[in-house]
Amino acid sequence: METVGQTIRAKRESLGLLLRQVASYLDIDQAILSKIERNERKPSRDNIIKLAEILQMDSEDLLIQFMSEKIALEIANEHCASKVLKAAEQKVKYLKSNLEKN
Amino acid sequence: METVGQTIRAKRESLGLLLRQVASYLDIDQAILSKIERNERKPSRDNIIKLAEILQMDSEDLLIQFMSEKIALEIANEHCASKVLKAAEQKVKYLKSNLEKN
DNA sequence: ATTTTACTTGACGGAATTTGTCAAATGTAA
DNA sequence: TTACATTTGACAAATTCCGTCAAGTAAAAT
Repeated sequence: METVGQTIRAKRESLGLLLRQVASYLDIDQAILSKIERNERKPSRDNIIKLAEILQMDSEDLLIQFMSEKIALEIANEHCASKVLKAAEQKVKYLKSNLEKN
Repeated sequence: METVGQTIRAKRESLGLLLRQVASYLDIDQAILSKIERNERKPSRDNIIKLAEILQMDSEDLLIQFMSEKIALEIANEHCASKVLKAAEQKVKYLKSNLEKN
């Protein structure tokens, strides 16, 4: 299973883009992008959006990959991880149904 | 749907315990416990464990409630929240199957 | 062989967030 | 009023996050 970093690097290389080029588009130092691609730093939401643009990817897909990875790493070491996710699903439903009302 | 804070407060009051008493058991200032119960501060993992002890609750249940609440609040405002949770489930499975191997 | 190019690494500093302490303010019941 | 429980906000210390920069590595080009 590919990490967000791996996905980004693969796409960037397949397009023949340099770290420097992509980084300047994101308006960050290439060192940071290098670290993002190797999962040493986490991209900001804005980074993800811009990355999707320049790498010609669907930004929602990339966001989903990014957020789900974050959550998975947070709880993977819990033996009750899947219970947590199921409970989270219920809560999300509940929260959303409330947002509609207000 | 009850928040962790509400659950804690309800249980504490039903046992007739004071903030001061529970807080000292957790080894934190009562002001912090007050805030935890009103969802102004987040309990640490250790807080949760000790709370379950003194409030005679199942610590796993409380941890699940705590973690799922945290995740739900993180993503509830995303329209793709449920996709994120589904993807997270896959990743957790993948990560766990790798932990077994090593 | 040395120069150029792409990328990596780690030290550093500032901003923002977190975590806890404390005392004053508020509320409430005796 | 007094006493007691809780709340609130100011504050400081500790930690985390975010980015810059320059030196280091590695590989290709000249």
